[in-house]
Amino acid sequence: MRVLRRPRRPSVNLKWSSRHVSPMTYDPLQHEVNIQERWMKEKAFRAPFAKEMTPATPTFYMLVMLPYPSGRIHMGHVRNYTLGDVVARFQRMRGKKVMHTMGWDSFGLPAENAAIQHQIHPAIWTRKNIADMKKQIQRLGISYDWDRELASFEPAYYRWNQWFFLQMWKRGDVFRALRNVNWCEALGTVLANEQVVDGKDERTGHPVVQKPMEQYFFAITKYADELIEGLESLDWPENIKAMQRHWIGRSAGARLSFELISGVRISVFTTRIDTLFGVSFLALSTEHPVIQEAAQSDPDLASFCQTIGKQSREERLTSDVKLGHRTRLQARHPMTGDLIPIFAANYVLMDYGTGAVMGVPGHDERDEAFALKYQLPIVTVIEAPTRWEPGVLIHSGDFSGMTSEAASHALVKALAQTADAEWMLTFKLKDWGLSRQRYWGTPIPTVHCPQCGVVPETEDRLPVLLPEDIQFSGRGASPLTTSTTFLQVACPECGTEARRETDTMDTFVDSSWYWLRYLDSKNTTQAFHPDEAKAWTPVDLYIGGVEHATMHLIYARYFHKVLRDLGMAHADEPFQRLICQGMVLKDGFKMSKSKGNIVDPDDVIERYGADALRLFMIFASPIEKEIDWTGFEGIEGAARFLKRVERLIDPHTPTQASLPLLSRLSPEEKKLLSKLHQTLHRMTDDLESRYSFNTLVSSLMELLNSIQEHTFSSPHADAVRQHVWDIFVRLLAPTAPHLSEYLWTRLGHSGFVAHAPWPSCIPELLVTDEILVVVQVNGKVRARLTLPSDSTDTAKQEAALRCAEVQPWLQGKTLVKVIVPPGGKIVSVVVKDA
RNA sequence: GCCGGCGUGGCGAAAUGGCAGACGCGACAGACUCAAAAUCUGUUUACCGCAAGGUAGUGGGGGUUCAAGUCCCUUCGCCGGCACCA
Repeated sequence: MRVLRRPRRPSVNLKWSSRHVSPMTYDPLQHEVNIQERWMKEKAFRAPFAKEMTPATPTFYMLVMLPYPSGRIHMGHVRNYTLGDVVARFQRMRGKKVMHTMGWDSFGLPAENAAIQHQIHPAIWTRKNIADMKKQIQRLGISYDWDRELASFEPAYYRWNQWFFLQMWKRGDVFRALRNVNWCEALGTVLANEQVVDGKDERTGHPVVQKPMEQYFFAITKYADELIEGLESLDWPENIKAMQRHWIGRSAGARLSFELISGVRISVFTTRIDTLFGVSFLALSTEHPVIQEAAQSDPDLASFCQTIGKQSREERLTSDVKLGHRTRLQARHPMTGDLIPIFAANYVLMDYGTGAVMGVPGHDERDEAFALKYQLPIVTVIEAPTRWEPGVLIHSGDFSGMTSEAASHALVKALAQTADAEWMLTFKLKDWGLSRQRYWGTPIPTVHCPQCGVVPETEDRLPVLLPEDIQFSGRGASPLTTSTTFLQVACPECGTEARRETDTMDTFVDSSWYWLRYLDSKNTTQAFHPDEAKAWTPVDLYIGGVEHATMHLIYARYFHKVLRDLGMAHADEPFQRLICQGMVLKDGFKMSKSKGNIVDPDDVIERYGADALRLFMIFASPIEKEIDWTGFEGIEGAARFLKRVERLIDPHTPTQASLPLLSRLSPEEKKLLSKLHQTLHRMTDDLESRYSFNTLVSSLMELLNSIQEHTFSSPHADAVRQHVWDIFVRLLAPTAPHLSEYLWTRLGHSGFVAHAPWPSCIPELLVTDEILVVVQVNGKVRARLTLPSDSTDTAKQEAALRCAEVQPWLQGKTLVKVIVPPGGKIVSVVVKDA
């Protein structure tokens, strides 16, 4: 079906007093392209720089998550960018300076895979994809300031990643440490988590093992506490905050140490120090230094550690079999002095807490399972409704009879000297492993000097550029090691011949500050000018996919705090308000190439135009819910609505005549104008504070229905009609901007509707002459009365009790009370049997 | 297992404690048409009733309130996140 292409003139059957019938001229496809060109040419959406504004200039920063340039946009992008655009256009019409722009998260694996498969350079592949996607996005008519566009793979961008790295190095926020990577022996290469399926390389099927490697880290855990606390002040969906809290995983407890017979102390972390008298073993991670050392002289233990070490993280996490190995070591209980066996166990993680736990089988399920398996004593030391809760201590020496809470404090105090006991916070959040053994990313700006060790580059030698002479084979060490020009470098400190670092940065670094670069994307001397950050940040509204709830949104918050501490960003948090949109599905499934269920936005635009697609996307479902793309029925409805708008306005001849005094309007006219201004009021609220977009569209549809029902017949009908359409078109403009521009001109205005002021509400019109009062008797609606809007509550009560519909329900009953709640739209009558 | 969210017509949904189902899709009927498309008009939660109207109804059960889809308790189902976190 071609809804909007070459439509024929409908048989005119409008209640509308049409004075002329012109052939329909609006062709969305043609018009959309034309108006987009004009917006572009006249830089209609240019955002100003800080120096062009005063501190009093109202601004709005509308940010959407920047896409990875895969080559084609999908419906999720359409939804995301349309939502952002509706807000951006609205805020612009409200008179604010709006920052709204687009960029490309353009480093990462897919480009490198393309290079391996098709022997095409990642830069060429990426540039083409950006060009293709940009064209598609532009067809949607999103009001971006394209002059601020950026791409993270450009040296002009990533040199600042390197610069930040150096600043963080200076501050001690960067460190090197060993961490396991997915190592594929057959390929001789490191693989990303998503490349590993069932412990094998997803492409070749070669086995993958865990192997420790020296890597760079950002010390994000330094900010763990602030990252949790900061969530309080944010206007974010509760579920996202909960996900972040859980991800950061703050846990309050105590640390204490157990002394081995040899004198070595083992530190454990526990949230239940009150169960100390129930300890019957210590369990240590196989990677724990004490275990590693013991394994030197204990071949059985060594082989146990090896078996566990071979397991992938996945295997280790999914098997709930508790494996342990009893060592020859024993520790002394810090209170009782009893000897306690020490186990190496697979369920204890080296990277959480201290890598060692005290086993209390009486009050911990895991410890219990372990104790049953290895026949260890199970002692009850707490009396409580269930064994897993705090309660009152028993069998605990001097501490018996104390509550768990009191005992915990007492124990920490008592053991402070003898067992190093202290309160301690532990986090699940790990330091941010930065290194990727990849080509297509920001080179880490360090060199390995035989004299000085690992040395940071100097700022004046930035950027460290990615070399071009690279072999992409998919095997062997990082591609950067194959460059002849890249590796050799003079040590920045001593000048001796050194070797460049060949690891590149995680692409999350790129997306951790891009919204600041947008503000000053052409700056060649700074990442961005602090004045710009001051003028525009924090971001007023950030919209993106829920899949970024933890990683990106935690890294970005962390980075922002670091920039704040570097004196570059002034706010504590980068994104004041966040909305996570739901996915766009097809028949209940995520659209994907492999399922062959992709709906291409271009096809839809070809058939219905961008406005219809935009309108449908907004209307179909609340923003945070999933949309199932069931077919084209929904979008045909959207196209039909736009066509109806166009057709209803078409016969109108523009007039300069102003709206007559409200007192001279007919009741019908007043009713229509009330509806108009009520809709305006409601839509403003939807756009400004409720961020309820689907209802925005239904309000407009309702309004159009009212307009269509109205007979414009009074002497000043033209002026009324002009007033109505002038407002209507502006209300439509954020959602269907192309058609609105056409209609705005059609209504006799010059300039873009995108720049027209959002209409102001006439308060007198928000109240109607008559209001509907609902009468309830014992909670059931029994009558609907139309009363003058200035009726007093008493008058309403009287009218309610008197009216014929209500009378029968009062017969033979005793009136208990009558309530008119604030707002006066309801009279609630309570009666009881006489 | 833990945490979070959601359950409303045939479907997408609305309802900021105050008329449940706005708005749209689909379906059905009618007008226009030689016909179709498009457009316009009307009907569309269930049950009872010729009708006026009545009764029930927002996953199930209970509660608070003059009033509950909305708040509280409980239970079932679905979705999402995390998952040996000491």
